[in-house]
Amino acid sequence: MLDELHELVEARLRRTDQRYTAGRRAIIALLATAGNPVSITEIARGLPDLPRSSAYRNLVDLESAGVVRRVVAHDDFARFELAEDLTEHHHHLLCVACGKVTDVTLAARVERNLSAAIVEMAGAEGFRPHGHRLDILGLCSACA
Amino acid sequence: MLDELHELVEARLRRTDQRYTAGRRAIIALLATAGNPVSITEIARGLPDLPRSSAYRNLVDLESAGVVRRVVAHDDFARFELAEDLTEHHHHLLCVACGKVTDVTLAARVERNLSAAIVEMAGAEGFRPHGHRLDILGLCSACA
DNA sequence: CTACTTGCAAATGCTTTGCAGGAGA
DNA sequence: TCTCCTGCAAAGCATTTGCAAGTAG
Repeated sequence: MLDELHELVEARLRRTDQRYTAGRRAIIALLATAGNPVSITEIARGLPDLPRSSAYRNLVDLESAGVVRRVVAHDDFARFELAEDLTEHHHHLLCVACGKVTDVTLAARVERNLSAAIVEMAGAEGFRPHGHRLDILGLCSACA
Repeated sequence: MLDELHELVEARLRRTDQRYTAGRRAIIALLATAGNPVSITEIARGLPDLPRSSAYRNLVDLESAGVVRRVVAHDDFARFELAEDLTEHHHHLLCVACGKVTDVTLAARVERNLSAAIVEMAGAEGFRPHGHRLDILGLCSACA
């Protein structure tokens, strides 16, 4: 399961002559286990031996290899998650008070309607949609 | 039309003992005219006599007064727009190449379905939704 | 061996803040 | 006149980068 993921990541990195080093592997493992987008601070806490600068650089590389996606939350911290095609299509609950991000999925029927509406609407604007992100803003159970 | 907006903004600022000064008024007018979220850089260009530090401070105040909303795009620049209840509920086309943001609205039926699905789903997570934002990522007509 | 990576430290650049003077009510 | 606001300049702080040493293949 995790092994397959690692192989896939390695293959995508190879496409641009990038190597799947220990640090990168550790980041991917962390993201895969987290189940939520992870901030740099959390990465630093989870991987104390990985310098921040390396984490940043690795994340840039992983992002450009198409295996990691940057998520913008409501605080000032970048967060990262595995790319959509390595996980399930999902959306985020963003707590406006504490910045916490939780993954959620929408009912398939709603998601289908939404995608169709987006394609139609974007087309009318001459915009080529690659995907969408739906963030639900509010208060998490801890902050409510 | 713009006058009504100014009155409303002034009233909301008064609620927290804030004043509707020339700089703030200029920012609101600019946001109201723009029709798109506006970056600090664009504000600085549009209002050359307003120092950046004042713009930032004003935007913080306007945001906490509930008349302005911060929009996070895909580049490193904060963008701002009028709060939702001063405009129409809408979403954004985000160009991943140039960072351009375009306002769009979804068909009312889709929007209704979506809202209902969100309320239901968030409730199940113990999350209190205040609203949602839907960003459609892709390439604008200029970058395609 | 030849790139690609790493770690440290220094730099970048958007954003925030301290402080003294200015202005709204 | 009492606060709130402004402008400038000086931080703050997440993120990026230069460079020399390390390492994967």
